[in-house]
Amino acid sequence: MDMAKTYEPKSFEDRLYSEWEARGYFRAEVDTTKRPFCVMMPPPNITGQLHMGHALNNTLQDILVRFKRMQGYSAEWVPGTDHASIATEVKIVEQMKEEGLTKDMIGRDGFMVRAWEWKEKYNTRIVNQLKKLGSSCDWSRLAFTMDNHLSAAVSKVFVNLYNKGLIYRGSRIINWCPTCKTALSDAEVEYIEHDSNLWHIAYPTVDGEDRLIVATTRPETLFGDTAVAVNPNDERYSHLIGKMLKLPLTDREIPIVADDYVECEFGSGAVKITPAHDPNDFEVGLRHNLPILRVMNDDGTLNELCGERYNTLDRDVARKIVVDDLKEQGYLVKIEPYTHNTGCCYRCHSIVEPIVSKQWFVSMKPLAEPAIEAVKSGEIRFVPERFSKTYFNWMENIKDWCISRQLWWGHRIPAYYCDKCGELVVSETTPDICPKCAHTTFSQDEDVLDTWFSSALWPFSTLGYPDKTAELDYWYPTTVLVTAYDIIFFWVARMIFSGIEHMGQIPFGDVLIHGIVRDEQGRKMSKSLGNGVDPLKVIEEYGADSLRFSLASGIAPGSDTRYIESRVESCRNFINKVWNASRFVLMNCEGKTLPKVGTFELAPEDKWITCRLNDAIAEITSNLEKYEIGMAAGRIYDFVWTEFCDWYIEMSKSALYSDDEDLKCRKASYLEYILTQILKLLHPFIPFVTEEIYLNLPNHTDTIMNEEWPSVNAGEFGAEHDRVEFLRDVVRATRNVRAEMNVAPSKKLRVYLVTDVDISTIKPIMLKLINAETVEVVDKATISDKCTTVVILGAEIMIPMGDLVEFDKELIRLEGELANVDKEIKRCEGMLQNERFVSKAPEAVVNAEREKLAKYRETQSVLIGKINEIKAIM
RNA sequence: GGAAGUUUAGCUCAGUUGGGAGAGCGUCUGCCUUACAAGCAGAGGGUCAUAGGUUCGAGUCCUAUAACUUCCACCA
Repeated sequence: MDMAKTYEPKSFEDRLYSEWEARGYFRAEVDTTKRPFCVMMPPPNITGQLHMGHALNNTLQDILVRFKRMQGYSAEWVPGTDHASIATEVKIVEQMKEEGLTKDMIGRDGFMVRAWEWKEKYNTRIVNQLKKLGSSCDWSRLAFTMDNHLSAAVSKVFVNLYNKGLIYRGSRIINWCPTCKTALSDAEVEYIEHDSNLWHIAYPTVDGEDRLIVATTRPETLFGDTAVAVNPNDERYSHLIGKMLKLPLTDREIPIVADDYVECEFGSGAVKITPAHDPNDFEVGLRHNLPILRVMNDDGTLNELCGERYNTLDRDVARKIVVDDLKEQGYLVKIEPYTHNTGCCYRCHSIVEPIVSKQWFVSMKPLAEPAIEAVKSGEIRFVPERFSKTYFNWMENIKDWCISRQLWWGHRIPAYYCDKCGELVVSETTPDICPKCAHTTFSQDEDVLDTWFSSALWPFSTLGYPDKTAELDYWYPTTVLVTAYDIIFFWVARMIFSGIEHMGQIPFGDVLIHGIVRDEQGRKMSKSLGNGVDPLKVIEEYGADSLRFSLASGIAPGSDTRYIESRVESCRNFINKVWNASRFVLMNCEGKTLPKVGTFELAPEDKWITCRLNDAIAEITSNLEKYEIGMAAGRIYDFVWTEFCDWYIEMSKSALYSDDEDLKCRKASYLEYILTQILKLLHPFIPFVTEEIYLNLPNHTDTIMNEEWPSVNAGEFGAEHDRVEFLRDVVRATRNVRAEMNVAPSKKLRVYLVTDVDISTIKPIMLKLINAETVEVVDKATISDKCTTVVILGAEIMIPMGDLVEFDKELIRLEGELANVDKEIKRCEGMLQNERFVSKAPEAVVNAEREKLAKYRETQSVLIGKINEIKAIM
């Protein structure tokens, strides 16, 4: 045996992973003799490195995959990474900035070269991090959203949708990020509260006789105003409807229109209408046929329509100057402090500008309907269920999806414009000839697609779509998707409608939603707070298994968890416990010829641990099936530490340290058997250490990864089980006396038992566990020693006090016990005297209470007798 | 404005169909007992947010309230 005295993960984790990988253990095959199980890894962005959220996500997936693999499924876990169009481009641009470069300076081709270099670097890094974690994914199918065949899937899908009329190009109000200089989808905008003002500005009527005061948060967009709207029922302004106003700071005239959209109570009750720069105003503009004046450039500066004084000013600067000018010219009536939400870019956090722009859109309504139905019908199941509400809420109110991005890194839109007549042709490849003018050269659309357009296809593009592959046939729909709740809209929802639309089938049956990993104080981990914890550093210090176990335990589906270092440490301690228990077992197997389990009679404690093991297997298995991973982890932890280490190993020592060689061999063999089962149960959670130990066990030369998951072997061990439970009660009670009476563990006891239980088979163990000189079953009347007494279910334990204990202390102890018993008796009596409890509660529950009461009364009388006895002596 | 979640030991959290409140960490006591001091044996600590209700019985189910968190919407 060559196991170190303490668990040292660094000495084997990397080595084992390389071996697993080299031997192809992670590779799953299309195998119709096995049941398929398939998980698609949510592809990490190639923007940087993995964080705790990834560690959690991948740990959970790996647990499920390893569990299913051991259950005999052909378990395929497809890994991959996401090109993360905008996020990556932002990073690359930042990096270029440090070198004094801009996108324009190096051009599209030059930029793409850089971007692919970036991809190579970070992709490799991420893959290595996943390996460090122990992820057993099938690297032979590693995918990247911009791989050739995944890109082919994107083009195919785009063309299909276009031909069905579900993709269109048009001028709409979209969210524009002036920093990233691209359009964003609604989902990519986050609303953040900002302190601002409501500026009240007077717009005079053309005749100069009246004025209308408007309230706005965006004075600088005044140049794009094409009307002022009031509520048709607002009597204050009804005489003005239809009149013309002079737009301050300009020489333009704009009409006053009436529209229900305006709320009389808010602000002044009059709204300036800027159709090109506000989604609501855009709608009002359509209703009233107003011109759309775009007064802002793509970089957030005002354009020439604003006049020489304001042209090229940044929107923030322009706001100040406009306000100053309005004030100076007497138009500014009031400044009212006002807090409101402003949309910000989810990548660079600059304020998003609603702008009218020509973009590509996906028509969502027809796609959403079947996607809603799939969840309503239960075909797709969210775990926990409540997230389906989140899903419905979004899907049922969905708007068309803006999918074009003015970026370079991504899938270029497969749309071509005839160089001669400008005719649009949507096609997977460059068209040969213009259908309109027969010209033969085309220019491809400059834009790329929203990054989520390609990840929406992930469950089938990674399995070979658009080709009809055996993999798709076998593994699609996939079994379960494991992801955090923050990308339900971005990703989960879009995979669902994409799968249904393009494959004709849902992409996965179950969606396991987990929370996000927060810091010790419950804050979100973020760059700006600098509170992120690097999983690799944790692995370096505690080992991957410790990190995995700490992430997997104490969690409930859908709820957030905190990363707490002391928790990792306690998991490391647990693994060390497993390590040392294994060392103990191995030590005792050494040099012995172990008889095969099944060929010898089991001792009472063997039968007992077998019962406990069976319970544990049943619970762990069913919890894993239900995705209750935290509960499964807690159960195995408890079984290993409490039942196996604290009790079974301790009980086994009397046999192991006896002189009976056969007995010793049998015990070693059974210990080894139980340990093996334990290692299998632990393996999905802590794969490295279980493998390392497993390979050290006698007769195990092959990986534990592909061993069969333990199953429940029902045994009829009732009587032996009870006997061991009795033993435990005696031991506990005796230890209690020692602790309370301050009797050193090294001091041997003599113990008398008054009981009907046959203790012959458990007596040697009992002696060992309570460190007793003798344990005798006696007739109470024959004892002449002055004893301290403990009453447990089924026995009185009497320990001669001699000079071990002091009488006054013993009296206090006994009185304390009596008080407890009295309390219990009261509780029982209360219940049993309640006639409705007796008549309505299940019989078993009532009987149990009756039995307890009888025992407590017995205990009570023993204690009273004892107390009197001691009082008499004192 | 709409929705969801949380509220259990000093801290972080479990508690799956309603039947005597749990774990880890921390605290206190005693132990280097030949697998493990990353350990062993114990102890202490909770009107399960509040108020009602259903029930023989509620941390668990229902209603209301409060505090906190998150998501969605975005009235300028």
